[in-house]
Amino acid sequence: MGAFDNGFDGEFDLISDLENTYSEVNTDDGDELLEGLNPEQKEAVMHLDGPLLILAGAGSGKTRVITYRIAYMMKKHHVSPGSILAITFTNKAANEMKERINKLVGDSSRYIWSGTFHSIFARILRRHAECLGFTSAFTIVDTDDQIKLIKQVMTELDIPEKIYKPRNFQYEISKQKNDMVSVEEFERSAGKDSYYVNTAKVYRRYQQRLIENNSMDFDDILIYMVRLLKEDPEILSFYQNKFRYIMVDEYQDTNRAQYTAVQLLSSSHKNICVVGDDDQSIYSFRGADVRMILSFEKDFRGAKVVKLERNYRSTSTILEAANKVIANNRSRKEKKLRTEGGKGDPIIIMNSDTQMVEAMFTADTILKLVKSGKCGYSDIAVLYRMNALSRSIESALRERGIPFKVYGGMRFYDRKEIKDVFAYLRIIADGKDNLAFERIINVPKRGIGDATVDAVREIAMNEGTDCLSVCQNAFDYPELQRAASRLNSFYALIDMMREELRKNEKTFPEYIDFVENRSGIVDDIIAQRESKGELIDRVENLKELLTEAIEFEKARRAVSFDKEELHRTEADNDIVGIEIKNDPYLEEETRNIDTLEGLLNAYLETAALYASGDEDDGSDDNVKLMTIHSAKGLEFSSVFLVGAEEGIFPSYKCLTTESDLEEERRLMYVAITRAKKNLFITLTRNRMIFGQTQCNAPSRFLKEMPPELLYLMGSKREVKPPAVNPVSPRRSDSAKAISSAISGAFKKPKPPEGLAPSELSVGMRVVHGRFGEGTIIKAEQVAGDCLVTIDFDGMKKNMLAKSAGLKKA
DNA sequence: TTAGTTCCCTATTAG
DNA sequence: AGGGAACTAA
Repeated sequence: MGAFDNGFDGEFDLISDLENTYSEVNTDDGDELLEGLNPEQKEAVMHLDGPLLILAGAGSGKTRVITYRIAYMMKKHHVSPGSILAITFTNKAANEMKERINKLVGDSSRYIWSGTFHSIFARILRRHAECLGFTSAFTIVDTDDQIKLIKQVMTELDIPEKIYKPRNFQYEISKQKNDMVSVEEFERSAGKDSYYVNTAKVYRRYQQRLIENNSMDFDDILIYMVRLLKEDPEILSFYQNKFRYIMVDEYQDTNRAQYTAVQLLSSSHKNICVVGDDDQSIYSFRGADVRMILSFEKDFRGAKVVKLERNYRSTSTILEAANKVIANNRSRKEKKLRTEGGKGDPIIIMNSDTQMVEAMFTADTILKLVKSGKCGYSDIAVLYRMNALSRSIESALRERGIPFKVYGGMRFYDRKEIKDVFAYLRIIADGKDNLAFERIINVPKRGIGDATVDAVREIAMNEGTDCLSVCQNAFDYPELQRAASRLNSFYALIDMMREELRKNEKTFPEYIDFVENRSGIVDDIIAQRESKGELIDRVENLKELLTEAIEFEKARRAVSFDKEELHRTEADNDIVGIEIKNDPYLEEETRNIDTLEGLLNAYLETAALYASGDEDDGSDDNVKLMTIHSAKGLEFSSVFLVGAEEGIFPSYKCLTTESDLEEERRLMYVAITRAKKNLFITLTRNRMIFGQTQCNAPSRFLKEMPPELLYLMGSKREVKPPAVNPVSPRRSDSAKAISSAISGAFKKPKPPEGLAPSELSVGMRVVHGRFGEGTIIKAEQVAGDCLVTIDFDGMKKNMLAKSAGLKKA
């Protein structure tokens, strides 16, 4: 208090009081972030430099720790957001994290690099694609494309599909890539075993074909990233300097290649923080290796370890059940989660006769929960082991008018019609994309069959050109004469679409609509539907793609708008003391998105890695349906776990080896610990699956839960798994008859009634089922429907009129 | 050679 | 139940 020692006397109390208040309000140096954290969480948040391992049990406030740690780094230590790399397991998790950080530190959180391994690495690879012999527009092939390529390769190599299954090769190749075994290494280790010899042949040829097509599979993204870092010291040191602080969430699900990349990136500064829980390792099927997290302390000398073992999420009942189940696993680090939460309700087990009853129970109970005011729809999740189980639940929910959203499942981008449109877009963007060519050369049917395609491919290979160019010059090749004019007009079609793209007159969704129509896909689908009476509405999916395109264009434009506003953001940031101006690595994507062409390229680049519907704007009050795998990291007030039967969960595929079974048990652990207050587990004696009714015993995991925590409903029969080996599924004809009779009554998806698309116009007041009343501010007739933008009290939403079921206000 | 039909076979989890 | 291969008709 030396400043006061020059003649003043008196109001010291007042001054020091002011001083305190003032500093609390204005210093804002990050310490306020520590309030409300427990000692271990605090320890983790405050750790800045050097390796850090956070062993975070389920519900222990992991996400909170991660977000607070990042915010603390920025506020307290003035770490530039541009030098933070945060790797999450899903894109959804990345978005959520960003949002939460944004609340803590403001807009500058946008500069944090966050996303999945795949999306972040793909982004980096696009910049340096040339170093690896690719162009920056390389395509990412999905599992479907992989299988197609492998089949082609197999015919080339005369490997009979009767004996070897393409799927097996795909699996094997993926496995090798995850372990970073190159073609050469694999060939050397293959020995004389004909299976491995053939796998090696396929591997080599497959890889070659990918390169020829300027494409990578999902595993390649990781492999090439590692190669890039290893082979180019300049690039390595650039990213080492850029990403001075690295965080990896769900570290227990990391594979060898991912581990190596992280290792390389952090090797110069060792500022690496990983978060995980060995009990929640559920991705070994795609190369995840729990040993990565178990050996972290060895890999990174002097690593600090923080254990978060206090559960803030669940009732003690739920937690106790989870603990008891997981305790049956032999290979794990001994630990136990504690909670101060109350006992809560017992876990309700519902054993029913058919899956219809199971679904009705689920739907009715959801209705009861919501009506009683216990929770809203969005606090409820229905989880299952297999996507196939969602069907019956969906119909029951639909019947009762319960709003819901299905996550994952048949991924949006995996649907045939969507992939077809994408193939058109891909070949428009890049004529060398032979995979896209082969996909749509005869979609819709235009009289070009396998034989012609084979001939075209042959010519293209011999001439060292691409298939589309062969079409352009089809008349030059005598062997193509029969189909020459058809091939040529296909080229003309694509050329016309390119011309339209270059004109740059349409908006992005308009252009997609143009491609959907001109390609003939829309008409083809309508014709098919009329002739075969298809169940799913594929046209609806195509329209959904248009909605996506609107969102995409909007988001992109928003980014470029933000850039103009940058100076203001910087000023804002100075207030909280985050210096971003001087960070040479601070950057945002600078792709040209002012033209239609630029937008298309940007769209194609991101689409493959984003499962549509991944992002959830949170405003929708609906029940969430998803697999247990995709529920990882999420929590819900009430959870319904359906299909708790032997053969389903644990999956029949995982019954043979102990390690597979332990992974299933970890899955069960994850499922249970998603619930905060109420957990319902349902099972049914007769389940119709894969077109057959099977009769399964209750899941063995149920027996591992303490009976006093359970409340059994439905069947009088005890919940008791088989004594020894699981009984193989039996067919039951009477049950089959009954369930199919009921399922007939169940199948009636009712499209919402509402205003016809043509009746809508700008300025009109309409009512939406969930958002209430709003004004149409934009209306665009598209593909027999109307794309409308509606302003609901300031909240703007894009939707398609037909599926939205709008009514006149 | 292509398109339409039938028949057969095979089924997790995901970026 | 659904997709793909094999078969058949044009």
